[in-house]
Amino acid sequence: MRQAALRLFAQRGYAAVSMRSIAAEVGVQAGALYNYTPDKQSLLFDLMQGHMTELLKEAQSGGGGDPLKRLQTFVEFHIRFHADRPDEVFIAYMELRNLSPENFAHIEDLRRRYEDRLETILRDGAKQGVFAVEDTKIVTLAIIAMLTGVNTWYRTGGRLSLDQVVAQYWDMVRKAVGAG
Amino acid sequence: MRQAALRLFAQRGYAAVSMRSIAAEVGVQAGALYNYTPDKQSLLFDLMQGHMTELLKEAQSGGGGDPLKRLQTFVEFHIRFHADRPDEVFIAYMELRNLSPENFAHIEDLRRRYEDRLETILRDGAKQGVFAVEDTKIVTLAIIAMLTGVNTWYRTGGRLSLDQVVAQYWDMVRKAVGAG
DNA sequence: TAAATTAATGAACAATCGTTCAAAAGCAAA
DNA sequence: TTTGCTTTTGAACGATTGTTCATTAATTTA
Repeated sequence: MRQAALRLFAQRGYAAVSMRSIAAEVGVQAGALYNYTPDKQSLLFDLMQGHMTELLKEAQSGGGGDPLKRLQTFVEFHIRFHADRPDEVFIAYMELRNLSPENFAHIEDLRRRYEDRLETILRDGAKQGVFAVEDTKIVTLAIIAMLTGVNTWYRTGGRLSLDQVVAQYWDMVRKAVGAG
Repeated sequence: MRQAALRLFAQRGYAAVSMRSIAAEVGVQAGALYNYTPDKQSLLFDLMQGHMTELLKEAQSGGGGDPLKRLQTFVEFHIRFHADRPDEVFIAYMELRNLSPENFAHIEDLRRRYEDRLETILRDGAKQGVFAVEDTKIVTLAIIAMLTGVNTWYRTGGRLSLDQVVAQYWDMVRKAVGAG
């Protein structure tokens, strides 16, 4: 059921998806959904929270090495993680405004914590003189926006393999932070 | 009325905005709106088309000079144009799926033409050996995603002036294309 | 098999949706 | 003031929304 909701939300948008359409996708009547979720809002929130929590958990792993190596690990991880979950990513970016204020604050907190991972790498690298970045906050947001943008065009089986995409983006990021 | 629809669509999303709520914002009854638009869909499409057409028109102007200078002009133009129109930009990126197939195709065509502007600059620069870019298509999309990302956090009166933002992003773009 | 628990149905609810349209109101020209 | 035109109203339409709940069905426990 969460799978069905995920796909429909990503495809048509939260507001445009009815509980009945989710139920139809599952092969069940609308009333039955309420055995598994208290309401539609929780359904959206759970999907987002699950996604962001997994993102944070998986981002934990690649922690070792010098700043340059850590940055490379981050870039590769971000692209691959997001390319693997196009629907979750789409929802996490597009449906924020459909969250209740408390739910929104919680998701935003998770996002900020993820951004902090990258900013820490950049700050460490700047301190060590490996990166030439003036404002780590801006560079953090710029890199994440650039990497997440892959999801708007990348499709499996397209012109480029994911390996090639990763290589190209790493090349750009590396240059952009002045670690040529 | 278009102003009211614009703000509401950006704030709550196309599907979550009723014709009645737009009418209330204008100070009129819902039926009166149909003297100015045939339906809700056209309202969305007109807003998007107007935005994209203006984007293309204004992007026309900064055409002269060598590739590096043209790239700088493009970066500055993109950031300023988008920072000036947060609602339009938001809608143009978020409400594509709420367009009818024909309307969607038309907007996508305009977007592609805008991306072509940047790609032409990059190709020219690569040909002349000024830029070190392997795949101009990817670099185009990466740069645009990065620049458009400014809209997710930039607010007038924030920590940084728009001049500073432009300078920082130009610095990153310049380095990323290998024109250090 | 019988009893108990869990899950799904299908109808019903009040509310809201986009859109239409005859009637009323507003306004300009005569 | 009367005529003609444009704009707005307000009710109505059929459809759809999220959610509830008594009833039925299915499954597990005894």
